[in-house]
Amino acid sequence: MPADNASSLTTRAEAFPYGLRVLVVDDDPTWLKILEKMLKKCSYEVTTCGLATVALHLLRERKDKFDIVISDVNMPDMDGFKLLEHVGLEMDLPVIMMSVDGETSRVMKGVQHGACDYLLKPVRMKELRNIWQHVYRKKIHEVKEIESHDSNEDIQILRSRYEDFDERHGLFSGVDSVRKRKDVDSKELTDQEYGDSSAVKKARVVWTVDLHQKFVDAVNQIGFDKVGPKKILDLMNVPGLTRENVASHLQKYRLYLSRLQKQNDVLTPSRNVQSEFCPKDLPVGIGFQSSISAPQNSVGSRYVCTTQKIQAQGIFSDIQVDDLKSIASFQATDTKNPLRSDVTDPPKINSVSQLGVLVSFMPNVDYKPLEQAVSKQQPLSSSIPVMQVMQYPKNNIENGGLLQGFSSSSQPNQEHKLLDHLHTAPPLISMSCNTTEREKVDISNTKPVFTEHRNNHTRTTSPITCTIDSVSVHVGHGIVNSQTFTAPREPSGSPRKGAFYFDQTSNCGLRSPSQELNLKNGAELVSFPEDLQLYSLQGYGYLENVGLNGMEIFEYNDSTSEFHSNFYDEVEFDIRQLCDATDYPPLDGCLFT
DNA sequence: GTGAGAATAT
DNA sequence: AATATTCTCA
Repeated sequence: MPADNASSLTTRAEAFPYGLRVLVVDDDPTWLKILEKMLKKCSYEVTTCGLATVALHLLRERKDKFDIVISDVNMPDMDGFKLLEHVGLEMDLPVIMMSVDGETSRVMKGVQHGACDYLLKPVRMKELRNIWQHVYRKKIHEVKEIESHDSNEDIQILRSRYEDFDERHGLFSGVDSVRKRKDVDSKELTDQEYGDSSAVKKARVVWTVDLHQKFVDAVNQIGFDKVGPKKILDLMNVPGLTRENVASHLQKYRLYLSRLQKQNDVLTPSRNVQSEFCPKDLPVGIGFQSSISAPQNSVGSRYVCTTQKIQAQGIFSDIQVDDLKSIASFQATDTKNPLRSDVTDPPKINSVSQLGVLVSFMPNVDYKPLEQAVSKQQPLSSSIPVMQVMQYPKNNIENGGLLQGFSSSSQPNQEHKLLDHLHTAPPLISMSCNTTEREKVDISNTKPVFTEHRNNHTRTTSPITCTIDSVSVHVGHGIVNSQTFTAPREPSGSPRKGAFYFDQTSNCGLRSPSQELNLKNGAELVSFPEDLQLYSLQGYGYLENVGLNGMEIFEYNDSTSEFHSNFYDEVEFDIRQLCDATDYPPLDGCLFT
């Protein structure tokens, strides 16, 4: 609707392909110049006149020569209102009055004398830009008059016709109407006649999830390095949307991405030097953070999950290791480079990389005090729920990293549909862990996870192995809202299945072993929910089938821990969408925060 | 009053 | 097209 409105407002050229012919009347030569310049900028044909009498003469001489008259109220030779009357009577041309003072009575007088608008000096460009509508309306009015034989010149009726016209043509949206009122009020010109058209304004574009999705799709399709507002606009193919709209959004989008980049750089500054890192030698922590929508409540409790060895095997697409926000380090065993030819600087995936994972907990996670668990680090007998983490691709031009909308579904046994450009492939991490009996998790339930991208491009993947020695989990205590966490059921009827979307801005960096130890203080055992699906909206990376062996989760309270993440505030859940694999993860609310 | 988001200007 | 600035609204 807003889009349509916007487009309607930019069709002056269609209504007046020849250009509007404007007669400007003002005794002030300076103003004449200024107005002339502004009007010409609007592509109008401008005639200036310093005297009202002369203007009247001009008009009488050739009344077909002008479409509209703009006149100052205060003219030395003739009262502006008098001129207004004459013009209205003799030529029936729309007249816009203007003056430096906006005294209500004066404005009223102008309107009563037939002025179609009343502008205050200094006149703004945008006010002039839309004066053509007066002419347009007038024409419509005339047509109506002929049809209805209504010769009543009462301005109220005139106005109602304008409105009628506006409604039918969608020139003014509700928003504009409201704004119009507001403006009038603010100027103490409560008379509704005033500002009838001066408030015409471009409707603001609201970037809804859908719209943004289109935007992202377009960006991905074009390629992040080659993207431009115009191309995006073309691809989006949204009526009414302008290049400027897209440019503005793109600007914001880029800002957002760069902000994330910075955050990551700060949080994981050393990740670039991890290439020599050997997983076995260096215990890594995977930080999990409950990203509930009630961050304020989630003070404190943390759960650390320690595991002797977490084996992560998966498919690693052309992930820029550096881009992963992460917390876990893993080693890629296969370094096949499936990248597109346009990739100039293939990521070194073969080296050890970090993988950031932020996990939201399931609702029904049972947090039981489990002091004994602290000392016990027994291998878990069951396998774990599958977790998927989808990350929102970050801005990474060098890698040809494309931003891509994505949809993901964990549908076991489904044919593996590979993602298109590797770079753009939504990173997906599925983890399967063994849990203790205590956790009562059905291990045998581990399922392969598949990601399906909307695009049908093929994607090459490289298996990765990752060894994780410990996993830490941060869980907001007591804020776990069962409702929020209620997992949607898969159409297939599979048991609990939860999915979370969030915008990861992680900052869980690699921790030293010692740090890790600090986290293992007090504790409660946490069980992982089954089939936990997680969607993160950021970063590249595709890791699949991460197996966690012998994992135990402990709770610890350490307010000084470095696990704080603003992630907290950015999470957004939308269970409804989880039920439909074809839906996109909700992006609004976590887009540019 | 302030900040985010969008429009507009450069 | 990119970036800076301004505007608008919650």
